[in-house]
Amino acid sequence: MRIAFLGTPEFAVPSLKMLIAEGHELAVFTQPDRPKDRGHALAMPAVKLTALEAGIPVYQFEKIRLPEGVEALTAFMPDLTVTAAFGQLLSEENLSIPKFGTVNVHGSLLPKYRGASPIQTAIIEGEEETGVTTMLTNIGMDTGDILLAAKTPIGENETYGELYTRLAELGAELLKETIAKIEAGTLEPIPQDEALATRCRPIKKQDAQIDFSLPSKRIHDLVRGLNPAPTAFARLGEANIKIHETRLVSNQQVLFERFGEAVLGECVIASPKQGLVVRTGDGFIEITELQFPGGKRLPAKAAMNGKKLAGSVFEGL
RNA sequence: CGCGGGGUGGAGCAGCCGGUAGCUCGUCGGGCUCAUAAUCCGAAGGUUGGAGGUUCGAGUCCUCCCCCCGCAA
Repeated sequence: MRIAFLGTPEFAVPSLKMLIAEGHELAVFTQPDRPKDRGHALAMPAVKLTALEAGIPVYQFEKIRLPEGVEALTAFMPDLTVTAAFGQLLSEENLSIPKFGTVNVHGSLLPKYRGASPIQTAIIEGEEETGVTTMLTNIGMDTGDILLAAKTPIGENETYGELYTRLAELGAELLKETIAKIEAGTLEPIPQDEALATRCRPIKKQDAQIDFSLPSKRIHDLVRGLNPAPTAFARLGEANIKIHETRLVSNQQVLFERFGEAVLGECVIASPKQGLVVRTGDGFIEITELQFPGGKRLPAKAAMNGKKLAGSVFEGL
């Protein structure tokens, strides 16, 4: 069928590729190219690159709900609109165009984690399970009726980046199934239970700073939930030190005997051989990969060769 | 031509106002040990990112280039 695909980053790519492989007639709408990183180069969204490779027409509007966008979408005359991490709000007008409606692929088990950062937030909140949901888009923020959902466990050391990739793939499969059922007319949309709904907000820089007075598990969840970006960090004097990876330690007992008196945030062990261990609110945590200003990310044991952190204390918030 | 930090033996770093390079780890050899991630002794390994310039002499100053990183977006 004719499908308008609205999506932007990597998360949407597997879904788009699936639609291409299924032979649908496609038009892609994505965010405008943006200046990226240092220098001034404009970068194309991942979805645009994929579309161009496949020879699919690409439209880029600052806001698709403005007349220009509505016009272009209308002109394509889609049977269905699919959105996946598009990054723009749709208008009532946009939604009224396709006869089968608008289906969104969302990276959480709705009604939990509606909003902008469902994958990161699920990890940061210490969830052991998450998934993807397809839903009928309405005007609210991920509030439409649920079509299908697929669950998946979150590994104890799984990072945002890893889960992101898995959910993107899982989302593509679920979208395929969803479209098949739409075509067959066998879907029964289920309204979301508002009582169970939670909302996640975009990650702000402040959210990425580690508070070592928290329990080790909370810190670990924050670090992996922000890996590879935007990356958790800790303040040490004037420097912001990025913390890329941590591990929960099992020998808490021994550490307490040796370093029970340590201040929260103190580096109790910091050596090339034993790595970096920091005192937390309820015990200790091992930092296994970090990054100093101006440097690249390093395994902690390598970083300890040149930096003497033993006894240093990461500042509180 | 958005702002800023950095490129020094395999890795991470030091080297203040210029005088032929040092530390930690690793590597190799050996000792100790039942053994070892532990520890001791010794050794190898660098044209200091590249090209010019200033100087009696540059890792250290100036110019240009390449690469890496952070912020901002």
